[in-house]
Amino acid sequence: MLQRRIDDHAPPTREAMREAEEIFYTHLRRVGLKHTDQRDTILHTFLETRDHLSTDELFRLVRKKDAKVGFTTVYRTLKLLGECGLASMVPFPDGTTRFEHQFNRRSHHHMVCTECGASVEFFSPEVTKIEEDIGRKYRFDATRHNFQIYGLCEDCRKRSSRKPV
Amino acid sequence: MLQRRIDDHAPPTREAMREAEEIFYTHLRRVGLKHTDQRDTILHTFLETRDHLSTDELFRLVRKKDAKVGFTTVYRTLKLLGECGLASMVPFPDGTTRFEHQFNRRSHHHMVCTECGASVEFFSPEVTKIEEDIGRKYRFDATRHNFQIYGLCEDCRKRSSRKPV
DNA sequence: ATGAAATTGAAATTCATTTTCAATTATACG
DNA sequence: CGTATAATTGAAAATGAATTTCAATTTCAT
Repeated sequence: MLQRRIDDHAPPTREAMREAEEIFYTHLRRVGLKHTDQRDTILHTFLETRDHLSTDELFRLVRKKDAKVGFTTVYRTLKLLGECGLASMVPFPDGTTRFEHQFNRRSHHHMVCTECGASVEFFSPEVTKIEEDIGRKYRFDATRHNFQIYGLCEDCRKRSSRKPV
Repeated sequence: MLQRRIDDHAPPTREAMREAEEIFYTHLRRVGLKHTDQRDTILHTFLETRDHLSTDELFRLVRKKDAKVGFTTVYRTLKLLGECGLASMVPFPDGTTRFEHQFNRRSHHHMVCTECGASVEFFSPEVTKIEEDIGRKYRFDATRHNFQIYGLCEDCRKRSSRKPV
């Protein structure tokens, strides 16, 4: 699906990058895994993006830096990034799983156009509060959430009113 | 994934059933589709459940009523149910898409245990308000949303504290 | 340096979802 | 009540994302 972003964000600062590396390598050490060039390249490529990437999209970006890295390695590294909290999976309505940065990022959510796939990010501190409240209520140790709003964006609404169903 | 339900709900009343049928058949007529026994059976089977069903799970239930109904027909009918608002798709973290009743149902959300897959339903009117607000703000015609909270349920928390990582 | 253990990536596999197509069935109309 | 037309059905095939396999390669502690 087309992935047009309506808003965008500043790239991560130098030190945010450094801190993310720290987290990743610490995680690797803890679970007894090794430090490799591929993992480096993938981490950096991931950090440099601001989009919601599918494994395949990240793979393509990684390829530009190092054509020898395989899809499988990207897939597995993305999993590692998830484990240490740097990335989180977002199941999209088109059935694909996408990943996004979790580190140093305000809790944010997405509004997705069901017609053209355009997405807007929005911030809603209330949602974090709801997560805490509900977790407490049902005695869950709530760690994350997933919130998407679907609808028609302005452009598609105009377009569809021209040629109505 | 295991799908234990923590809470459950009353089955639909006779008239709620009737009303749902009405909605379905009206939709069929409107888009020029025909009324068939299979679609009947699938609609009824779906309405009688309260769980989050995958296409395959519904298919198995339908089979018990009429062994001649094929998977494809269930799949397609579920799509139709979605179109007329009787069912909605919920992408689950295990990668499968599940369907749930939308008719006569308070807007509700799910808290899912990442360890055992247990799910609790909860109600949060604030979420609906957020949907409206954000829609207005970004000029989207917001039609639905998707909200899940992930975490560890009480049982799994106890279990994991016994054998720590 | 060396060797045990982890990593890599191409290819194969899995599995849910979706499409295809020929036979069947529903419905509108004469 | 036929009959024509268009939709439906379901088995099977296709698709496509996610995951696993495995032999060759690389990392890293010693």
